[in-house]
Amino acid sequence: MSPPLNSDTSKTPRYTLPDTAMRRRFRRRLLGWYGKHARDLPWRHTRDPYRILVSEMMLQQTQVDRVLPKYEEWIQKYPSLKALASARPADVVRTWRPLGYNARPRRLHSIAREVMSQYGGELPSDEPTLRSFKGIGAYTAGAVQSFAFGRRAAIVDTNVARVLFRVFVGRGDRKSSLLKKHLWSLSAALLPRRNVFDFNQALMDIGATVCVARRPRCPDCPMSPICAAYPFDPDLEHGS
DNA sequence: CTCCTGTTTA
DNA sequence: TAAACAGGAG
Repeated sequence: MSPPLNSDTSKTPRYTLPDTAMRRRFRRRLLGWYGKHARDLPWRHTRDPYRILVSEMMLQQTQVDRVLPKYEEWIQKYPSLKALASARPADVVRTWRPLGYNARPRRLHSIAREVMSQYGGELPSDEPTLRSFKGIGAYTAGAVQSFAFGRRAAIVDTNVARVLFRVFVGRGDRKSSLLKKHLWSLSAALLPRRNVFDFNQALMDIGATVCVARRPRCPDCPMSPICAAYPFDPDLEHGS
């Protein structure tokens, strides 16, 4: 009996999905934590697809505290897709200031116009159509689907990627394309049937406030008992 | 997959 | 000033 020829010597991680018990523990811990520590953000009080889209496109590039006042101003000035669609491009870009990345307000504006002219003023809810808009990629499509339409859609942004990587992978290469695929699979596998909205918001929240990139606050983290990266050692997560 | 864009950080 | 970042485009 020779040893298995293909026994990888722990060099290549095998990306396996957690079983149902593990998924359940993760969800319970996450939602329990969220019940106590959720941040109160204005875009969590709406299911308006337009408002969700505005907040997500702003948050793609800018931290929450800078987005907050601009989001309010924006919604005042352009309360609906229709209002935005009829605005002049120069005004739209000016209103966006000083958030920067001016391609994004232009894309948001063109989405508004396209939705008015091609989709009867209603933002579509299906993935392929959402992704057909310039400015909506995998992350934003998932966010809009789950936050605005309550669909069971996964999200992976950098916060979520970091959390899932640490809890379920723990160490190794942070930027292989296989890993990225795996994180999307994980995010989808973990999604509860109900509470999709809260679950996805909670995932991002814990990554933004506890499981942060540098000096994660493991003592405050509900995941530490089940976390593959605990106790945290920064040297164990790196590229290549 | 590589490249792109402004912004932020080393 | 170079490199990292973050999500998207091609």
